[in-house]
Amino acid sequence: MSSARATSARDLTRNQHLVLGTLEKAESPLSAYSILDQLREEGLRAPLQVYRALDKLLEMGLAHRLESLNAFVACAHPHCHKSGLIAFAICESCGQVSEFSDDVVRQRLDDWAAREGFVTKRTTMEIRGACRACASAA
Amino acid sequence: MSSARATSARDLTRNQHLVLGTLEKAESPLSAYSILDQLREEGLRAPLQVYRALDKLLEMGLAHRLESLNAFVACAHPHCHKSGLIAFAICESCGQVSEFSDDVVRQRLDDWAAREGFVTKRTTMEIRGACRACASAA
DNA sequence: GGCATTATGTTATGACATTACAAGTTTGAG
DNA sequence: CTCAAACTTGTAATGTCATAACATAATGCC
Repeated sequence: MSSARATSARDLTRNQHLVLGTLEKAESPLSAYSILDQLREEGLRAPLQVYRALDKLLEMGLAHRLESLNAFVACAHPHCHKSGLIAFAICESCGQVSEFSDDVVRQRLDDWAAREGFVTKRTTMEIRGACRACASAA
Repeated sequence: MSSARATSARDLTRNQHLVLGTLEKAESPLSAYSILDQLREEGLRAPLQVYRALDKLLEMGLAHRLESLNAFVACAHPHCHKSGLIAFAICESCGQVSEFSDDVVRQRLDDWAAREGFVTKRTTMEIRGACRACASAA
């Protein structure tokens, strides 16, 4: 069932499947520990079980880490792996996260890196604020 | 000497001054705890003393937090507060951090936010990789 | 089978950050 | 001046996030 080199959602280990499922059901980012809490009845007991699953999911692009929250979300577009640069808009009021990408931004950062001789491995971009609904409610 | 409403580097409390000085002397980002360690002889004893100072320094724009490292740096351009969006390029090999800003990127993100009705409070942008020196050495 | 690789489980520990409380200092209104 | 409000500081305890180290089992390959 599960291979040693899973590369798609259909080929996940049990723990990876459980963790991804939890993220997908959630409406906001989840910390590793809250994922763990939700999976105790499934037999998970230690943080490392969650962190290991998350590592693989991040690697496969099925989940993302939000650095400014120390939390994780399922990828909103798990099918199209098009973008090497994903931006997140995080509503600090309701917790919702929007995922988007912008080729112009990516290009500008690539240009900067090229000028500086910087070899980019990974870019994180997180906008914190209030989504439309929460901003108009306030 | 220190007022209740410090707004510039010349008007810092003792702890703020010590913390900022430590960051300025450092060649790489420092965690709050390593700042604390360096300031034990100056009488600092608890993490909170450092975190409180850092909060103020961040507020004043004299220091920045690197979310992907859980660490802090002194602002490289403490004089010109021009940019509302600062990007960081972090070399994972030598630890050096370059601070830059790009008006086109800022504009694109502002446009996105305007379209979505998202009210931006704070944006973090961090590029991880290898600086020119380390990339060519590798 | 025998070996390498990968996944899993468990305990303990390390690293980062905040809560809650107590006490001293500065500021300014009256 | 004097009091009270606002702010800063110190300290201990705790909470939250993440990994190291070790043991075991499953899997793929020759």
